[in-house]
Amino acid sequence: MERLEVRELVYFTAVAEELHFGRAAARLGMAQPPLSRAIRQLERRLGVALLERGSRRVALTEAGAVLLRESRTVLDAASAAARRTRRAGRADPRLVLVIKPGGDGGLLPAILDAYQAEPGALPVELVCSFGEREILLREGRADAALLHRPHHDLTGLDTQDLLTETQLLVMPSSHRLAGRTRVCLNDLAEEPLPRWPGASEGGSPGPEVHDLGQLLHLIALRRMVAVLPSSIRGQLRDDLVAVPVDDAEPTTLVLAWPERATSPALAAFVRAAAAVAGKATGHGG
Amino acid sequence: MERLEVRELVYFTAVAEELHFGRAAARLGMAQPPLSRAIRQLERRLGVALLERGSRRVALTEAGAVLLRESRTVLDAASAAARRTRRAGRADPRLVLVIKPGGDGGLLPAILDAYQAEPGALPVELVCSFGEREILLREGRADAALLHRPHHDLTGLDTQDLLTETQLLVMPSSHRLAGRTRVCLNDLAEEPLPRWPGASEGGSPGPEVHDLGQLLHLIALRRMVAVLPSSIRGQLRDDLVAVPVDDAEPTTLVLAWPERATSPALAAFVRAAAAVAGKATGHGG
DNA sequence: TCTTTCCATACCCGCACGGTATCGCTGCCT
DNA sequence: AGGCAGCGATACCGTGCGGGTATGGAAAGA
Repeated sequence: MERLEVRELVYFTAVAEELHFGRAAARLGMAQPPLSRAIRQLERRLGVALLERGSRRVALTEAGAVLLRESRTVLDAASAAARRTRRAGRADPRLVLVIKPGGDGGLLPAILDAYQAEPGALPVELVCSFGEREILLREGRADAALLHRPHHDLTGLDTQDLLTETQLLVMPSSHRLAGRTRVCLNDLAEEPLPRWPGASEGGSPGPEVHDLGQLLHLIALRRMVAVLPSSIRGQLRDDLVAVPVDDAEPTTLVLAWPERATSPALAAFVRAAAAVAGKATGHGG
Repeated sequence: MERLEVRELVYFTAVAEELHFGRAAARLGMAQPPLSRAIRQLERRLGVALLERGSRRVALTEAGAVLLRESRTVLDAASAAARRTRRAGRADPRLVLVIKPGGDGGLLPAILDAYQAEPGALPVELVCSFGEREILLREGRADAALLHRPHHDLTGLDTQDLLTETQLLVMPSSHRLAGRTRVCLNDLAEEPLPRWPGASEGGSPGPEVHDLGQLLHLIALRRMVAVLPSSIRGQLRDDLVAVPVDDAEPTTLVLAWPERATSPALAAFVRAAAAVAGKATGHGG
């Protein structure tokens, strides 16, 4: 069985993305001929044509498209492997948890307390990040993350549900909907909604938002409104009001971590979080 | 950013599994010194100790254990990439579906018919296999599989639920429990259950079973009994009887495929299967 | 202390990867 | 139509690195 090398996949990915050997070679910091040769060699070893070379343009074959996608997962896995190994080897072991400030549903202090009570608990390093938090997990930069379903893509991650919440429309008290006791999504058709960093373009207009304070400030300034989990209630400024959105899908706060993770520290953390969440819902929250 | 090479991961995996440089080198078909050097080099580039070398034994460090696990996922991804690319490049495009004979809940013919009615449907190649069917998906040998939850490990796979069934105890008509109208798991404590190929050792005694006919034959011979989904009813020999197991968890037949698969042919197949399953449950099955 | 075991070091060699120069094809412009 | 420009393929060359052999050195057992 011929073995695929990482170097070849990097080369192929560059060519497949640029669809141009010259530019790809430049991007890789090498000359064009060895790149051409490497790709040809890869095709020979796989016994499959990956690129259609017209004299003026290069196109992916069906197999090439498959390999491009597969290559990305292999390369992602490889760099995640390096990062996770390096982190595991650090002298100061710690658990890196990535959160969105204000996005913890109020459970985080209790979870941290419960975790510290576990035997062999490590110090927890909190990383605050907006958009694309799940990518930090996939890249091996973090051990676990607090995410929201269905908002985030959870494929490739294991999860533990923590808290399911209805959603509220948050707006300035002077807003046309502020008097309502409930709204539905149709009422928001024309409203400017926040654009989270990394979200797909064009979906929602309005300025890009990077943290919760900024978001609430912009809402108070009547630049936008937002639909947020109901645990946001405790953090609202008094010039804002929130009313339930009847037909907005409930959002679930989940603790997520990379599949097949085995660290006992992470397992203990998941246990602690599950216990806290179970207690919270058990009490009727 | 230093890049991890597949060759290095293969080497490291061998050493980490053997915990012995000489044996690992033999397994790799190379001499020991270059292997030692490669591992040292890997450690230098990662800046992390992976192995503790006692003069008489080699042990994994914490970071080494992490890298061993990560390496396996990278190497699996790499060989799956090669296989999927090769399959995508074949001149005769087809969809490879892996099933367990008798394990399709009777839905398969309807699904295949519905799929062939889709535009651009490919020929479907059926592969029959017992134990570890999901591994064929992860290895890139198949496009989709019919699996049972919670029996199979579905991490890393996307799924579509098809059919949820209660489970039956299947036994010879002369069995001591054959007169019962229902049983529970406690009744089976001493019974020999089949050992599926690849299943963990020691859990269930009894001979290893490779296909459904063999299994039913062994049951008729009083060598064992088995707990199977209720759709097995239609395929029982008349010297066997089946009664419901009250406290056996219901089993769900799912269609599974590799995460992030993009083939339109696969998408059409999933659509067809979902439609058939919806119709079946809609009719009250 | 002598032996055995096993990883590390020293040294050498061949090849495969990368660079430079050039060819050849093809579409485009005049 | 002919010349040109863009771009990938081919030819050829040098060198760095991966792999082999021989040997060292530390530790455990007899």
